[in-house]
Amino acid sequence: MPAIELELAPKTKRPVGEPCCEPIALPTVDGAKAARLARLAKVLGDPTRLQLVDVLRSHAGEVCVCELQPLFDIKQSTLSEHLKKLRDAGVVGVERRGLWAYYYVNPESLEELSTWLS
Amino acid sequence: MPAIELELAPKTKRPVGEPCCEPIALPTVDGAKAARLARLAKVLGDPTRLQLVDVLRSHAGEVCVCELQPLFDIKQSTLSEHLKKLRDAGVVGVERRGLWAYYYVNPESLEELSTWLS
DNA sequence: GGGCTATATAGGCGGATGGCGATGTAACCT
DNA sequence: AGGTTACATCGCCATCCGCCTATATAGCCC
Repeated sequence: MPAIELELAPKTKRPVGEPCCEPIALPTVDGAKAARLARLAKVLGDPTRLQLVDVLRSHAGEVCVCELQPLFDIKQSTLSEHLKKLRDAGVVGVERRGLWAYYYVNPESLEELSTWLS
Repeated sequence: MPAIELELAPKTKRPVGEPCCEPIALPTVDGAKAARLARLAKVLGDPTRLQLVDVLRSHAGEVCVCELQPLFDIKQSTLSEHLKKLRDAGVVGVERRGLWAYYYVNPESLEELSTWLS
């Protein structure tokens, strides 16, 4: 991931013989930010995880894993791994109470991506 | 991807002996929409592609591939494959003029995801 | 402690993904 | 036609991903 720091070359092209275009580009996003945004997009890039985030988000409070489980026809371990990925990316948090784990969305975690997209 | 169509169960849990919770859930996003959104997020889930979209977007018009190439230290074939994925997802379009290919972003393609995120 | 429950982790497997070099295609020029 | 350029596609390889089964962890109840 190179830093992008220049201005894009003009669109009028040189004749074929000459070197195509020495590039000059402009960034709104440097490498580090692109990496953060892509990491977030990647974790949302699975339908099950996206729907998990959606359910958690539309449900204002916390949701027990045992309530999430029946919404998806995947095994419990698979669901747990999806939740782990979301946790690792900071998209969701957990609170354990007794036997149960309650998940919730960290809304700030989605902000940077949401802002960049719009 | 099962359809999610019910209401989430109340958060007060049953005593341990009983079956955990018969689930009732609520969707803002059905399976098909989740699949579309996830597909889009997935294609943005690579730092190079995300930065490509960013450069194309911040550049109002069309950008020649030869101008994109030097911004990334990847081989030409790799860049071409990234652009293909973006094309296949409908995120970008191309127009060929002579030897050159000019890429541009389809802003509508990002709308659904952007809306869902915010 | 022993048995049961809810969730997490480990290990394995097949398929997808990202990178590369090599080759293909098509436009341009002489 | 032959040579050159810009871009796309192919074939390969190493890694990653999502899924599973099996097992571990930890809280509750007797």
